[in-house]
Amino acid sequence: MAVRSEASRKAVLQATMELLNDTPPGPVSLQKLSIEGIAKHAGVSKMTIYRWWPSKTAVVIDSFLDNHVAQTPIHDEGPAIDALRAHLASLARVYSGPEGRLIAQLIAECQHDPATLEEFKQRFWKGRADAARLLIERAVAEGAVRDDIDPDVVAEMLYAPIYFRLLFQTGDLDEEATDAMVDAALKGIGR
Amino acid sequence: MAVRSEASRKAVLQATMELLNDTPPGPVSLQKLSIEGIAKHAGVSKMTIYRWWPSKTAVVIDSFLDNHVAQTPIHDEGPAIDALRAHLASLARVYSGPEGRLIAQLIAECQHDPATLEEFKQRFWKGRADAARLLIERAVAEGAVRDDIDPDVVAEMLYAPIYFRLLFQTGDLDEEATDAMVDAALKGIGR
Amino acid sequence: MAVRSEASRKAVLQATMELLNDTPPGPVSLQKLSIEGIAKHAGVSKMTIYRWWPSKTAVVIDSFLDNHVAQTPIHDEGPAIDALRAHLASLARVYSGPEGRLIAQLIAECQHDPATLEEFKQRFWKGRADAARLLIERAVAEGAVRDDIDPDVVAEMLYAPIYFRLLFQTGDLDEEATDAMVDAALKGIGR
Amino acid sequence: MAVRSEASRKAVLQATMELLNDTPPGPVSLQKLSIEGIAKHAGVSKMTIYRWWPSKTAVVIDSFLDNHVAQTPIHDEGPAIDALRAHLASLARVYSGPEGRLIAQLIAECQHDPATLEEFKQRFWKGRADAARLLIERAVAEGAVRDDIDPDVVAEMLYAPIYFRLLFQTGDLDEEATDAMVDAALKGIGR
DNA sequence: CGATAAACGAGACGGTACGTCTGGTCTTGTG
DNA sequence: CACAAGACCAGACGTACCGTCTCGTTTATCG
Repeated sequence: MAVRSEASRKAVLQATMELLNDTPPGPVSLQKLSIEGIAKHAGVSKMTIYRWWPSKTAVVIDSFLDNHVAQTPIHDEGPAIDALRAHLASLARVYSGPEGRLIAQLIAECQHDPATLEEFKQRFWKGRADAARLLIERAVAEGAVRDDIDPDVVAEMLYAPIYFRLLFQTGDLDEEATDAMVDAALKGIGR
Repeated sequence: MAVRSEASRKAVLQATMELLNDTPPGPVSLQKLSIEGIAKHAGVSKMTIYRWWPSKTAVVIDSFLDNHVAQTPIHDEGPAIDALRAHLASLARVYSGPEGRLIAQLIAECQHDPATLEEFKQRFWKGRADAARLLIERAVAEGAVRDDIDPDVVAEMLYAPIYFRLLFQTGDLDEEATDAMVDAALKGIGR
Repeated sequence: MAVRSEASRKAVLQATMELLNDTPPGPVSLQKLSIEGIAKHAGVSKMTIYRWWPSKTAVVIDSFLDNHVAQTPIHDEGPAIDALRAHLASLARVYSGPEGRLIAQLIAECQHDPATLEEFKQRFWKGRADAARLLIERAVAEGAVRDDIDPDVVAEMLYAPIYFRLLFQTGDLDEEATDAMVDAALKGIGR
Repeated sequence: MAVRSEASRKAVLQATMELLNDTPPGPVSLQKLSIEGIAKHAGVSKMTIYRWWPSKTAVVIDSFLDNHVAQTPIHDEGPAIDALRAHLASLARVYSGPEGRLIAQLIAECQHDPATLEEFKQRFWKGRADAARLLIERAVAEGAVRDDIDPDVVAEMLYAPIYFRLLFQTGDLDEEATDAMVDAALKGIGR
């Protein structure tokens, strides 16, 4: 008996979002977000957070990711290639704003904790990877994409440059950029 | 007068490397490396470190990056495409070991400090990007690569998937993988 | 309307005694005894303890004191002075063991809660003080003790040094010591 | 090098005194005094306190005891017995106020830490015990006190009742009371 | 050759946050 | 409806580092 308090859970998730969104001056910073701060802002005991989440990053994932994934859906209408283009463009749009910095920092946090990386991939990546694979297979069926390349490699070719730019900030992230990437990937760089 | 002590500088860099390499049990962790720890291990005052480096990450970059870049050189013999393949393969080899984890964590650290990211890009990325651009231009001249695609986009297509796998750990990083990526990029995924 | 559970009450008292007696290595420690621990060991809810006892110390008093008082009875046979000597010696014997440390810590706990001190005095001190007063009055009647001193002062002169040594650990607590104290008190220190 | 900051030391000691004296509503409470609280009130880092004092009690002893000992000096003029009476009366006076409660709680704290008890005895007890012994020996020489009783036992007879009343609160602590104790001790209770 | 000024080791300092713990209250469901 | 179970808020614990700041003490030019 004695059961998890839904009120506390929500207070924590909401406080986390608020701290991430409202607090600047500087841009969002996952690093200066502290469990102590979340607890205080949420009016919740630290113990309650430690009891239910293994790490600060886990709290952020819970607070943020589902919401984020919903913001960049993969639609299924029209030619598969167009759906892919649209999805990549929506990713680029979101990633070029403050949410992009947050995602980047989330990926950063995962680099020193394999368990968190795993959860991140499950929550953030898996659903989209599956959808993308279906889309790619449909693109193959539609005759837009070659059938002699591993769909995972195809997905990587399309998505990797976006995360590359997100993390290294080596170029703009907008629809123009993603379209150029898709064009190049489609026709190939070889002669 | 009084001039920077070379002995201290070396002691710091070496202590950093030792702490990064020797201390596990667990894998390398940039996160639990502390300036306090480096100072103690190097027999150096904290002030000395703060005087000469702006951040822990800067110390690590100094300790490690040149050495690393030297380990994955870009050679210039033979067909440009083969040189690129070789370089990508050598990157993959190094990144699949503990040094890869360290690079990943270095990239992670850069996500909450633009200045450090800039330095990282200068020291880590720039030389190679320039070399890669030359190589790509040579590949174009050799007729192996199309001339109607921005060489920077070409570079991104070739390199991004490697960092993607390094950071997300979604697949092996070996010569087989990089070759498959290059093949796909060359011939394109479109039909 | 539902009545206090005798089973719970006993379980609490017994668990308390067991924790106080069994748990060392170190000597008995009232301080590391916690209500949480008692509840767990007794298979009882914390609430049940809080409902029926005002403090940890109260539980200990209930668990322990009657038992202890019974261990150091005041007998009434023979000359009153001899009965007093015997009682003081029995106190010294008990107080030089682990039970003595526990009593000392109980006295300590009482120093930040007047209500508990009051209860402690009622349960621990009152009966004995009354008996001692009777004995002293008998000793006066027997001609062994002067009749021009307040019996409470006499009692204090005899008992205080024992508690002094118990708390300050400034000397042995044995029959020899108590006898010397009684001798000195009887004949006086003045010339 | 790097030397202890006298300012911090004083800030800690003074903050401790202030918290002990000023803050109630309730009476002084050593128990709810926390190192965290002292640090905050003193504008000092917790580490600074942990660096220089082994425990909360040690801070209190440092803050308070010397001052207290100075308040209840043993003077050396006139007949030794009168000096003893005066000292006991001054103890009684101080102990019947809030400082008495604090001393009582300090004694209480010592009951679960032998090392602290030892320090307490050194700082609080030793000087006075030595002085009292000299006084008693002078009283013997002056012919006021018998020479066939161990001076330590004499000291105990005189001091123990005061601490007894301090801790058990079984009677007033004033000059009248201490005089009565001394009278009784001098002439003895035996007939 | 000193003088002198910077760089140095040592480490104390005010802070922030960590992750753990306990105390006392509140909540939920069972017997 | 008293109880067990245990979640909850509160906040202290002791630790680890942070980045800043003296301290004396080298050291290496330069007057």
